[in-house]
Amino acid sequence: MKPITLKDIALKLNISVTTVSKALQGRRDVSKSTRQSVVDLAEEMNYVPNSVAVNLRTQQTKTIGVIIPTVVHQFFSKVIDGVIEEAEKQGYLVITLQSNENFEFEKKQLQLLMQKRVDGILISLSNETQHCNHLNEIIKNEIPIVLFDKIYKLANCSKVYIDDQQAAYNAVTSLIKKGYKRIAHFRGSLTPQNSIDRFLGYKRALTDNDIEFDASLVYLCNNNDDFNDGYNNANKLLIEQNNVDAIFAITDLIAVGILKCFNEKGIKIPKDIAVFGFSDWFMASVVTPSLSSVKQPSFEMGRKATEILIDEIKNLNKNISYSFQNVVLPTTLAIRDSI
Amino acid sequence: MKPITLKDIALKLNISVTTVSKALQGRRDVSKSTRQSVVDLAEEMNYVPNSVAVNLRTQQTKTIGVIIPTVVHQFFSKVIDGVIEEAEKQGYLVITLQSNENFEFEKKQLQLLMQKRVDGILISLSNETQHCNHLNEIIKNEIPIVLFDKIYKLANCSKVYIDDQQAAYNAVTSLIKKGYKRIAHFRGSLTPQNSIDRFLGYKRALTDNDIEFDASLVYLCNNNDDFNDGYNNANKLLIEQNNVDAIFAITDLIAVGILKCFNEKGIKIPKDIAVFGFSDWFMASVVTPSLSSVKQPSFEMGRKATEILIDEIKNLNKNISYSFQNVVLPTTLAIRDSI
DNA sequence: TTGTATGCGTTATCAA
DNA sequence: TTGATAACGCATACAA
Repeated sequence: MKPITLKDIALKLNISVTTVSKALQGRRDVSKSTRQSVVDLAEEMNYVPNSVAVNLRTQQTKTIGVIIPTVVHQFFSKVIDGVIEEAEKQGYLVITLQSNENFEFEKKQLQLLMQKRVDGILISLSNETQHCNHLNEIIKNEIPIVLFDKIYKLANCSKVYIDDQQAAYNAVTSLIKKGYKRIAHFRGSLTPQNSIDRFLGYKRALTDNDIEFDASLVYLCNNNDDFNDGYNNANKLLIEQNNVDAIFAITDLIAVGILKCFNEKGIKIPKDIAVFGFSDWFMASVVTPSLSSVKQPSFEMGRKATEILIDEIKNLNKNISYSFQNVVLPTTLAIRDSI
Repeated sequence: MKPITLKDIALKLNISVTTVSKALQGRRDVSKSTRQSVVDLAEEMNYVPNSVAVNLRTQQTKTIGVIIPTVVHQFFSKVIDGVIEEAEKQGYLVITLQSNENFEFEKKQLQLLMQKRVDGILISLSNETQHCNHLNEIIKNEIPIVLFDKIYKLANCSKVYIDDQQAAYNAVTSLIKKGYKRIAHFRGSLTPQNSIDRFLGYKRALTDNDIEFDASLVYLCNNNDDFNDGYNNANKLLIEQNNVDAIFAITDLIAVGILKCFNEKGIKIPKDIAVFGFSDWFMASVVTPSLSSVKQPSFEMGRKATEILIDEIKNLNKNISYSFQNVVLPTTLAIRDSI
């Protein structure tokens, strides 16, 4: 059964398509009686407006695109939740794409979204991404774009993120205040901004507390497999170091990998070595011992980024100029048994 | 800057839009030289085809919609992963919507997808859903639809799911084989098919092994808050029962809630009481003790459902008739320290 | 209050 | 090999 169109309704009622269109839009330059009969017939015939036609005509799709590294990730799925909820509230649909932490993929996905003529784009950059030429392409085409989480600071658009450096600083400081002195850091890849910032926060917390930074205490986790990276590096650390009393891990998954290693080896947490995570996934509260972690507002990040994006879309449509926003969301510490 | 159109290219080259269109489609009823110049200019002008116009003209959107209860859920995010991957491979985009376990919402989301003229729909039913009139509406409009995971058996469409009853049977049987005799069941809501099936599997495993079914050992978890449902019911069970030696929980989250309760109360797992979960979330392998669970193929479920859906879309386009598929995916048991 | 004409950007038919 | 024309379904400026 082919979908009913305005034409079908017009034909049956012996009026013009225009009038049907107007009636359905509830405008009052159409008599109450015809409006009613149109609405009734549309209902009866199960008329469903064709968004594609509307989109072509109105030049907007009421759809936004989101690109994230991966959906199977508690942080990002919560972000998506926030995005979908806010988008829906404002009548927008959401197309989700993954970059798989791959720059070429990320570029391709942006291209797809442009073709699809989405009204705006949300993106959290892949770890590989080291410039924003591909974003500039979008910006040049006047498609609003908002960066979140993994941002590129120089990009010429709005951004929603957390103060990674400060969050890491707070976490490490809390370790120091508890008396830990020789604190290792399990860091992420070298290029992503938040990996760098968390490392810098770690370093600054040390120096601010007169603890000398020791590069040999920094372990690199960059295999896109946090849990095993944490597990393996924990093993390595046990061999290489003998007086580390705490570890600040850049993600909860890495921290949980560390926990597993230590639990297996009979290392007592936090007595022998304390562990601090980052992101506060649900898991953190149910592992043994429960994991201290930095709480970051994932749902709110998605929601806020979407709100800003849709604002920009609306401004653009109304030809109102706007300036880009830099929203820094607050983080807190969830202190649990692992420290 | 407004997007470049075929017309812009045609104008510059002083040829017709038709020819430009043909050239870009790589057809050979256009001379090699003009084809080349068109392609070159398109490249130079950064031409991006307008999908909306293409969609209107070709009457297909190359987009599919997915409706799931919630995205913040490891099982569903893995399903989505499978969906996106398969869809992408076949050149389709994915719009994700959530029903929030609410029937009215589910209906509304279906309506939205119809408006959007998606080529097909994937859906995992909400717990509230108890009939498929809303699905029939879609089917009547000849939009292919594939049910997965939370299916409605009588629906007239393809389905991809697991044999919940058998999976539960296997899990409970493995408990019995280990010597557990008084096995409680933490079940889900009363209406969803997989909640019913898992319960039936539990029951059948008991009777097949000459263990009398005791309704007082069945605890209901239906507050859409599995972790706390598990935690609270575990507390309740400790008060009400004194010789239960194992619990089969309908989800890992419920099982982890049980673990937390028992760990707090000093109940030894599995010595005092064994616990078996369902779904095998990542979490299961890192909690203490590690949780035995039923592994179900989430990614593959999404991938397979998408494959079937797109097949049906293609058949429909070619006017080839097809019959609905019932794909039952295999499950296995992940046996760990909790039993 | 109603309807005619036009166009959104593309593809497809068919004649030149 | 090329292009004029129509059509996809809808919304809007404007005329009646």
